Amino acid sequence: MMLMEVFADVILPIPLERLFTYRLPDGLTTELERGMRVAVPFGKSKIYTALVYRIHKDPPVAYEAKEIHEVIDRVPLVNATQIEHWKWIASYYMCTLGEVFRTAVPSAFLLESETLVLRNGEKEWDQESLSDQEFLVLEALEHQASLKIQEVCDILEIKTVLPLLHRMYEKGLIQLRETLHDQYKPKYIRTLTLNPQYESEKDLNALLDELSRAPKQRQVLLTLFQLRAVSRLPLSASDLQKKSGTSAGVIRGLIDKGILQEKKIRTDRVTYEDDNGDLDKLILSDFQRKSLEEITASFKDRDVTLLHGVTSSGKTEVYMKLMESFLAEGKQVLYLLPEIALTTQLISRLQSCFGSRVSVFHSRFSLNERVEVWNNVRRNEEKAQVVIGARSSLFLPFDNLGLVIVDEEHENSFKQFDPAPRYHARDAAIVLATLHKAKVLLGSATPSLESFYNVRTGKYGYTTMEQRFGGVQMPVVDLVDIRDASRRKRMTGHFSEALIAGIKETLALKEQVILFQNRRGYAPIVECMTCGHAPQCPNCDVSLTYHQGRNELRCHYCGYSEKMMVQCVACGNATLDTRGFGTEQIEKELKELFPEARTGRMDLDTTRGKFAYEKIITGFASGDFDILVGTQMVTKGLDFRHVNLVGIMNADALLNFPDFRAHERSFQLLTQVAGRAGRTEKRGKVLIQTYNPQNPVLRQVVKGDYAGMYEEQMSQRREYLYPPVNRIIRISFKHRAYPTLNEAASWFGKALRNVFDTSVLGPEFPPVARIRNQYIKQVLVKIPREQSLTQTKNSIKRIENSFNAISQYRSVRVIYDVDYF
DNA sequence: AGCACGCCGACT
DNA sequence: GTCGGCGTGCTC
Repeated sequence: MMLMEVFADVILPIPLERLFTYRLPDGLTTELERGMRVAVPFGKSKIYTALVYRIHKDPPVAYEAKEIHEVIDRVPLVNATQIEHWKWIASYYMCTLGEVFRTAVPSAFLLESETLVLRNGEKEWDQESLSDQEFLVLEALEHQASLKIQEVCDILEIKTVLPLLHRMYEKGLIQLRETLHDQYKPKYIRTLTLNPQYESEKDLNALLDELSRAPKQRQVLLTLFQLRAVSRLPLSASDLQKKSGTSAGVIRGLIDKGILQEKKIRTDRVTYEDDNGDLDKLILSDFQRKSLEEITASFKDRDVTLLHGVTSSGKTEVYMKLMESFLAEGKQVLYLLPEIALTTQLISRLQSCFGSRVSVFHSRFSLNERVEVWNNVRRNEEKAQVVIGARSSLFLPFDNLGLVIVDEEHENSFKQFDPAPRYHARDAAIVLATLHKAKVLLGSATPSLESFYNVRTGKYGYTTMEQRFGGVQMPVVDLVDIRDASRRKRMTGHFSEALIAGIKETLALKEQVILFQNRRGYAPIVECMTCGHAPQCPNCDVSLTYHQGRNELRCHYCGYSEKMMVQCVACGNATLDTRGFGTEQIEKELKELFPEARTGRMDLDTTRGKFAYEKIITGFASGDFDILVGTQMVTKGLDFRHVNLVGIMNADALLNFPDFRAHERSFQLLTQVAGRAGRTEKRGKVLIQTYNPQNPVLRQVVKGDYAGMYEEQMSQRREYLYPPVNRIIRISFKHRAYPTLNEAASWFGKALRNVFDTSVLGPEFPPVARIRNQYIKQVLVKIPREQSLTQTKNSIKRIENSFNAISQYRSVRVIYDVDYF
């Protein structure tokens, strides 16, 4: 019989359309399956982690397939449903499978090779025949067995060392080796048990007598007995040391004497209380129960249902009851929410219901922690029956998913911006659920037009909760006309009289205030009063934002910063002033207006670091300060019980944002912040400062008129053919050189217009036309509902192929953003 | 994406 | 003269 060679098509984590074919090493054919990782040589020297997609016996015709270097997994890391899901994402969002692979799998699973430089043992060399650089490398290898490429660069103080190393390799001076390093390190704990030979009472007493001259060691043993009486769990060495108040040395002594035995146990970093939770504590109100029944009924003939419940109506309790019924059927549940709303508050609520069945998947988790959650989900373990996490948790290896909850469904942070895949987690979750034959519940107080449209067209089921939980009233929302006030010089800084009075009143009642300003820093523009010059970012087309705290100017796009100047760099006059305002300035004005009040600030600048965000939230919740100033962050589902006043410093900045979703977003943002007010018996108050009190969106916010907002916005979307009426694909072009970008973008625009005619908008510069020294232009393609999305994308890809055939344009980056947000 | 190869300007 | 800039082509 002829020996059949076997091949595997694999997905590489790179932005290339096609799969790559490798030959299986002999005798591996039965052990390799789709979804397993393999290490493969790629290009000249690199070794990559690839994922097996297909195993077959068709030798490639045009080339000789390389051999798989190593099989990494013994069980598939990724299941068939996931691969199906990835294929949908890649095709819908116009990216490659490799790009999906890269974001879907925690990076700890994607080992990459590192080239190590080793000395060539046998080879003798004489200094005369070597260049200085060669000598330096060899000398370094006398002290160190191996060098990394970066280390060689550091030693020689040059950037490109590979050609040199290759020459040295040719001469036989050194060896080069590719090493894969596993980034995941299992965590072990040292546990201690008493040597069984002392277990009998008699021996034990003898032992304690024997130790009478070693009081510390005796103390350790006594502590061990105490702890053993309370819990049967293995006792960790560090616990025993702490509880007995001794040192590591004392315990070492006991181990050396053979009295204690030491064992290493592999453990999870994320620890779980062994607790099944208590769902009985959860009592639904009448209208919560009604909603739950409607959801269950709607799931009979629809896969997706929207729960439209006003802020504080108690959506979470409904989710939890629903989750329980799916868990009871042995199904896994995924609870998706925006990163920022993933707070300890919410996690502990879920844990109190579902106990140790809850796993959390966080971007703030370390590499190792993510690997553990992944493995727990893959093995369908008890502790991963409920997964709560941000958008990327929909890539976990579920195999028995029954329900997906997408909380705060309208949030735009569910859409990934950069890098590809630019997917919308809500929509990708719906597709995932379909693959699992699972149900989806979307929840929001301010649903996206997309979802509400799907309700109206009958695609989604719908249920609503119009009352707040516990009979709490909706806050009173008032508009404060600051156009008039500023004309009559009745403003103190950025505070109207009404807002100042409101804050005073609230503070007097010992209640708390939230002030919302959707801009961080002190002021977005610094301007010279003499010559009008405003400092700009050298890398981006934006003015620098003044940050008073560190007295510097910063670019919010690229992170560039410089010390704040005293004089204008253009004319030399010390007449610098600021325009516009951010959270920092509001906090400063507050301190002047209310010197006795304690203030806090929550924005990107104050929430850096792993626990900073959590610290501000718990601090405010427990009353450590009276007034919280913040950006969007303060709008996300936080439950502060003593907030009675919410102030919006300037609503117009939101409304005037140049985007077709600006009004919808303003309604959502303002309604959400307003919802932070008055979550207990007292009726909360919301003050919205604006130059434009006639604006229909603001009036809709005041009246809580979601339906009105929906109708009005939808009529505009219909008129201008925007989503959800049409689909859109935004194509961005980026290049370092302005003329090249311009030409390339208009070439592409023209080609698109040839095919799609009037449904092409642009190319146009976005509001910030240069970021990190890259010029940007964008084209918008509107796709009518009845037009085939697949065919449209194919035409666009064809145009891109012709585009790439033009050599001047090839270096222009083309970025697709389907359904961009 | 990375990486090599190859061709031009500015410095040890 | 070399280093490093980045344009171009390729990766099973």
